[in-house]
Parts: sequence; structure tokens; C-alpha cells
Amino acid sequence: MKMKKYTLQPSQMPFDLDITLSCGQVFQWVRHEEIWTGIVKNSIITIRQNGKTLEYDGCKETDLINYFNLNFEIEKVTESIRNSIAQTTGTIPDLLFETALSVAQGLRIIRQDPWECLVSFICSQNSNIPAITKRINLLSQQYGNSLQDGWFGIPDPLSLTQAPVDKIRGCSTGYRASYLTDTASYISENPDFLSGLSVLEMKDARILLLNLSGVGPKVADCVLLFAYNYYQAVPVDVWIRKIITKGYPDLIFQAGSRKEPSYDQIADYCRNYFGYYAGYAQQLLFAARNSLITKHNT
DNA sequence: ATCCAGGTACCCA
DNA sequence: TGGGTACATGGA
Repeated sequence: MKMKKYTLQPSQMPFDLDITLSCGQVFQWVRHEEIWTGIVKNSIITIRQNGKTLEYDGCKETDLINYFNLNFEIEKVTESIRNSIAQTTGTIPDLLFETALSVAQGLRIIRQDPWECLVSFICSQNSNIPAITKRINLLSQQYGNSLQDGWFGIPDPLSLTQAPVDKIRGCSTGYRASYLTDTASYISENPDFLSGLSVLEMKDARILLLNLSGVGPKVADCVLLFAYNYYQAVPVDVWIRKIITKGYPDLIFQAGSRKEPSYDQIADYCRNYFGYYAGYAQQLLFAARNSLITKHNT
């Protein structure tokens, strides 16, 4: 098959397609022998990377650049994070961050569709990534938009609203089923809600997201980061909690207590320590979690 | 088999 | 405001 080509410019490097699509920010992309297939704006996209060449099909070049955030200048961002670390502690290099960077170099925060992101992370709670992927695929196959070749997009709000809750539960969603139908119902009735968030300050958008059923601090921060690219959003899951508390124990000792730090304490610590792009730093740490946390070191 | 996972809602002091 | 608990399911 013939594919279009896009050559990454020096300012667009590094870019790593594999890490970007498999680091837990998006769940419906599938890889078969170097070629990734996924759905962007209701179209099936195929893409493969060979060094600085991207071969792709199914979308326009501008869509490719926008979706993969190719003009996000990673080198400048890592420099910003390193500067913030140095300013905060004066100790560089930071071994934890540098290790994450070496493992997950080229990771990009993509520009994911807000509704897809919201549904995905409501589904994500208290589950591991393979289970989340399965769950989202079941939902899509049963209530999603049918595309070609057996591909199904995330169900739109109305489809989920009209589906019986027990059928949604049947898609391995468990107790999350009512969260999904309640939130879908709200978005159906307020179709401009999600697009309206993009013009708000992050904290205001976050407050609105937290009103949705099944959306707490973690899910809200994932949506703010992965769909709206608010880099001050720092999702704190069990992995990030472990990495930060074990990697930067001064967070605990500084407070003078041994009790587990709160969600906000960890997120605030990251914002202060990593600076403006704390959310990006967080995703590097998450992507490198298996290298940063060993099983005998939990 | 047992533990754990990209948590949240709800209750109670 | 903060701490404890139930919750469905499946992967490792």
C-alpha cells in the first residue's frame, strides 16, 4: 500500500511513535508489525515511523501534526524542566528524571479528543492498562460508530445515554457503568460543555470536570493533560505516588510526618519541582515506571 | 489463589 | 477537610 510521507524537522525531534501510542494516554491504537492503526476524528489512520520519516494514511498532514503535537518542542521543554529542577534543589542532574527521559525519549502528549479521553479515563479507574483497553474496545464494538474493516470509534454521548445500564455493565465496566451513562447523559444535554473548557483557566475547567459522575481528581487531570494539553495538570495514580514518594522522600520528611501525602501534596510538589511542564514530566515518569520501580522495591 | 490496577462516591467525625 | 470503605472486573 502507498502511504504519504512526512519528514520530521530538527525542531520536531525527538519523536517516538511507539512510546507515544503505548504510554497509557490513549487506548485504542493497535500495532501490527511496525504499523499502528487508530482512529482520529472518526477516520481510520495508519502510521509507521522510520527514524525521522513518518509514513501515514487516512488523514491530512495538518491533522497529523496537530494530533501528534509535532510542533511541541521537546528539547525546549526538557530544558525547562531541568532548569526548574536546578532552581528548586540545586542538585543536577536529577537521576530519576534523567532515567525516565532516557527510557521515554520522544514521548509526546497527543491532542486527544476530549470525549474519547473522558470516557477512557472514567473506564480506567482501579484497572490495569490491558483491562482498560479491553473495556473500551467492548464499549466501542457495542455502541460505537461503525467504521470500515470492523473498526469502531468511542460511542458518542447519545449512544451511551440510550444504552441500558446493565448492557454497559456487560462491557466489563462493572460499577463504572452508571458513571458512564450519567456523564454521557449530562454531555448529551450540554453539548458545548467540553469544547467550552478549552477557553477556561485550568483550575476553572477542573472544577467543572469534577462535577461529572465518575470524575475525581485523577480522571480530571488526565483529561486536562491529554485532551486539553494543560501541562500544569499532574495526574497522580498509584505509580506516580510510588515514584514521587520513594524518589523524593523529602516530600514526606519536610512535612514532618510519616503519613501518606495527599493527592494535592504530590501534584503540588511536582508542579513546584518540575515547573511549567510538570504534566509532561509526570508522563515521562509514568512511561518509565517499570524502570523506576522494581518489584523488590515497592 | 491472591493481590493489585492510570479511583471515585459516599459516609462519618 | 480529612480519613475509612465498598465497589466489579480481569491481569499478573
